[in-house]
Amino acid sequence: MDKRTGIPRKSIYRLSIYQRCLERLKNNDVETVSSSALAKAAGVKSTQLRKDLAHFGQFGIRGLGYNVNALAEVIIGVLGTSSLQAVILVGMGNLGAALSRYSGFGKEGFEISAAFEADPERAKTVRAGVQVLPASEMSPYVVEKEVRMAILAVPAEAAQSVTNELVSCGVQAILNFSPTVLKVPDNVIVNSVDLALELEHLSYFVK
Amino acid sequence: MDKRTGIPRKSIYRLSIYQRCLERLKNNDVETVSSSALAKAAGVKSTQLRKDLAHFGQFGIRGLGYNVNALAEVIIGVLGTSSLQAVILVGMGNLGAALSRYSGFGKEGFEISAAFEADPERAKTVRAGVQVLPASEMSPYVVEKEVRMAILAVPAEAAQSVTNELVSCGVQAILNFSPTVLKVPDNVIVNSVDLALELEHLSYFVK
DNA sequence: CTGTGTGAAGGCTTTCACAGCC
DNA sequence: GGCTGTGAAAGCCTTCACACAG
Repeated sequence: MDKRTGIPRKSIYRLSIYQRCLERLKNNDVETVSSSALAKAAGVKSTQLRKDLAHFGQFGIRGLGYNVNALAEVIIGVLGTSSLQAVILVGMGNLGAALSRYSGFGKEGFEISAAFEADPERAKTVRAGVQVLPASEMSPYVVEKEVRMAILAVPAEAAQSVTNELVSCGVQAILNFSPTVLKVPDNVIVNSVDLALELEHLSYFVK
Repeated sequence: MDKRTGIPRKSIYRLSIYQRCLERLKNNDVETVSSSALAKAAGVKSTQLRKDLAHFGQFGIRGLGYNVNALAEVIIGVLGTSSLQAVILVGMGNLGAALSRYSGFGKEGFEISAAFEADPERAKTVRAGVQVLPASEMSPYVVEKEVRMAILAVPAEAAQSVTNELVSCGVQAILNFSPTVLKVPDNVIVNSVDLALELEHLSYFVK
């Protein structure tokens, strides 16, 4: 659980899932939803959904369910998705370039404001979805724009040093795609997505 | 934990991390490593590492540590990474195309044997790292080659139907990049990586 | 009667503490 | 002395059971 708030990290994570489901309900003009229906859509048990929400207050009407719009507002508020965060992308290899063009971030209200690439040649030629700046401009950019979130898609060898640089400039959250365990201070949060590891993990379950 | 074996899923997951660290030690010609050193490299506590290993037997030498090569062999055996699994990739949008060219899979001993794309135009023009086949050939391919693992990078709307098709052809493990909760039978395992969700999750922790 | 909110129970995982071996 | 292996304890998270509100 999160030391600062006492709320389990997993709960926070599921809130994002609920939010996405609510968005879909909204689009279908559904006004009310029960915890069991929403839970089913999110792939969890209804009691868990109610417990998750209980951390933040009481939002349902007994015998009826939840107001879709109101609940979505609550979750958006909790997650802080309402206040659009600036995000930068570091590393424009295969994966970085794809992420820069990935529309899924935009759908959830995130926008990558700039990308950085150490290799000048690649920076020029890469098919990017955002402006690509040289690595040397990263620190000034982060400081000036007060960037707090970064997506890291650099090679494993470079990951820790880039991380150190980001942290020293004030970045507080890093989504890491490099196959490395990053060391960061306690006040910085890292979320690692290791694609090869996920695949390896799956192979264990295949007979 | 896994119903079939009684071993926690998280332990299995960490084994992959240990394995990667061991690989690095091997390359540096390190012969022996203590649980605390290895645990530190993997970002976990030493007791946890020992508990994880204890599920499979005793591999250490008291007072000394673990033999790097021997332990790596054990883990490879447990994870089943030794027997190279065929993997297919479905969906060649931004993300799919990047994954097809991603070298990280190869490094860990996986090879994507083919990719499938429903849009014939895109199938022709995409810059892919593997052969791209039309979606109609997916089922026959999976059946013929006895494919057991698939990477799913199709739009959310198509994810469930493609999944159903894969499952009915015998696929047992799916690495899902679509922002959807997939419903599958108990004997099929799904590992979902939702990029936008990961980012959203992070934003909660940014002040 | 339906569906939420919640204390209590249960189940998993992690951590501790230390016995045992090199 | 150093480090592994492991029962016991602690900590988390999930699920149950049911009181309570509409």
